[in-house]
Amino acid sequence: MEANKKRSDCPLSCSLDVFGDKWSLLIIRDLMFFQKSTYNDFLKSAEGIATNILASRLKGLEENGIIEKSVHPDSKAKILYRLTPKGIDLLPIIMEVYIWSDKYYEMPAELKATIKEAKNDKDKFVKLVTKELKSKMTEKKGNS
Amino acid sequence: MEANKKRSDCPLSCSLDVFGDKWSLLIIRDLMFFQKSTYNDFLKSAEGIATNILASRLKGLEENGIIEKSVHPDSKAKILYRLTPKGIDLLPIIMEVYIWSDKYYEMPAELKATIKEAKNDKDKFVKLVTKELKSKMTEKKGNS
DNA sequence: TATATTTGCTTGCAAATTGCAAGTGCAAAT
DNA sequence: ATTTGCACTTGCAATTTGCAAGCAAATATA
Repeated sequence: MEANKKRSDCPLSCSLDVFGDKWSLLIIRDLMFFQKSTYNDFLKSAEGIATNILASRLKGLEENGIIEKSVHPDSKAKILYRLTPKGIDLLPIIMEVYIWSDKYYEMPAELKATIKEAKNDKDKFVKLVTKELKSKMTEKKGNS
Repeated sequence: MEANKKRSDCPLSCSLDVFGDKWSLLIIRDLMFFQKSTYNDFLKSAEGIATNILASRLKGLEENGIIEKSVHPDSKAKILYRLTPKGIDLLPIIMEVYIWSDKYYEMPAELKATIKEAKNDKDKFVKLVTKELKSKMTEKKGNS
């Protein structure tokens, strides 16, 4: 749980030091596509992340500027996690993973239309979703 | 070291079960961009992968159809690893990681031109590199 | 032809990380 | 006043990682 000494100067290697594990991108996925934004939201995801691992990943993602905490509009007991611009910019990567996956594995029915849309015009899809995410970002401000 | 039970039906989660770790994509990077193709080539990479981890990752990538072994033209003692079409199709993902990285971190000078080329016309870049990789694929055939 | 070296691993073991269950402290609802 | 919800932390066992050494087959060298 300390500062990350990077393994090499390779940008890919450095990026994997940030999100190269089995859980980080799933948290980001939940923030991007499934309107999840609290600790318990992430805990409830289908993959079943352990609570200590979730805490450690959230900490890492925050330290790396991918997500940030803010006060929840509903209650002081809740913490609202959200993507930073740097986190939102991971969208093209995640989109390409979905597209790759669509080519080689089976796709849940509910996702087919979205993937098709993304494949059809990647740039358009990225711009649209980015815009939505950025607008959500500025809805309410407040750092914890 | 057994069959992978997937954590959920999510394509992203399934993809991370295949290459969601700190090492797999680095091996793929070496195959894609740095003309590395043998066990010792991968061992020598800057990040310093441990030999047992390398063996385990190569096995996993092969089981998942990302890479395949073939006989090395130079010697029977050598094994030539190479990307399958499924592995080559990971290029857009890796490219987007590089592009993201370029935006938020520092880029080694030798990579700047390539990234610029990729950013300038992603489709063109993917098609060009894919073509190169596929042509290299069919140079010599031979399963081990 | 005998010996040394290269190549692609495997094995053993300590250290780190993960996963599971239970607990804690504060806020809010009853 | 008490219970419930939320965001974690803690303890511990199981798994994975990292390091060093070893090993068999193929090749290079003397």
